[in-house]
Amino acid sequence: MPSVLLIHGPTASGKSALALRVAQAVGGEIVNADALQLYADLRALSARPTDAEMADIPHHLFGVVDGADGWSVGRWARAAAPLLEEIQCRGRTPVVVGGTGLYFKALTDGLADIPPTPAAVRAGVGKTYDALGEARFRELLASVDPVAEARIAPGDRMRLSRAMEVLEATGRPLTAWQAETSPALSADAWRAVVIEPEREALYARCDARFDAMLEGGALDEVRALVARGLDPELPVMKAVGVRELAAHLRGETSLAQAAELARRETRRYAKRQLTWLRNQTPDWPRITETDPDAAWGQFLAQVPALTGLR
RNA sequence: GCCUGGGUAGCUCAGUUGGUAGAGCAGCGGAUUGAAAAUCCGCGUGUCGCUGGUUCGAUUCCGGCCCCAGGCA
Repeated sequence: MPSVLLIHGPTASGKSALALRVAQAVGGEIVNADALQLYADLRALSARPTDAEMADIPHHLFGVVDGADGWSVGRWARAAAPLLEEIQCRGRTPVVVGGTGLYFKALTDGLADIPPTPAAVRAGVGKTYDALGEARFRELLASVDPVAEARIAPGDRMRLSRAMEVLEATGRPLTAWQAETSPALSADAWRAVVIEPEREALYARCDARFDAMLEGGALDEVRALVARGLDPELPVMKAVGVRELAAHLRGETSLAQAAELARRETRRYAKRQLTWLRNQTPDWPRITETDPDAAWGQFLAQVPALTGLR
């Protein structure tokens, strides 16, 4: 049977609970596809499963990266691909679960095989951007990779810089690399479901969950993270709630204000995820229930063939 | 009960010397190929409290009523 199961959904949609049931039912092992649950520094704030929750079923790529290391999609994909193979070799089913759409896309659609770019090149490109400003930087990019320049939206410094960075580091345009992309998993090697709850219900869960995170020690977690004095540009530092709680720890806002802002950011994040799901994975079967039993029921009803279960 | 101020977008408000209205925040839609919990683009969503009157035309002017805040009793 062993095909790879993908469970994708917005934050607070009940993915972890469903993944656990699925893994138990099919003899699976859970693989994290969430950009922030990777980091050891964030447990409560990234809603990473607890040791107790991970006790019965093998879990992979949860909390295994130090916050000082910023992982990228490519880094994740290079870790995940052999892992999926290894799990299947053991006769078990990988259950990939997470909220990071791009990670799933790397699996199903592939990621261009671009070598890592040196940090110095990236820093240099950043300086160039600052020196030239967007308009002139775009002209420069257009002269070397017009395809990339044309399709990057106004103001999107990150993508403009990335395109230039790849060209400088590899001597080939980003779009040339991307044109050669092939999927990591063949089309018949995976089956996917999306949890897409009704919006109001999802937002209510986002709000409730942030409060639960606070009770679960999120504030201490952020205190410890801030004490490390890491580069604010690192992914860990950009997790929803870090900035807000750090501001509170500095005495700039009340805890109530920080929590309100963080809840709002969580809802916005969930909204962006819903947009992704709606438009990037329209063909993946939907689960709309967030309650574990109901979600499991829907999973069985909608995708029995996918697991071989009845 | 009387006086004054105010009722305009989800919220806080601006505005129309009469031609059915616009800011901020919130919200919504979209993009997404190594920072993706990132980054970026787009969009006012409205019985202008209700009801009569004047007017070609009323959210705007006039009357009545309702509600809120403050003051006087």
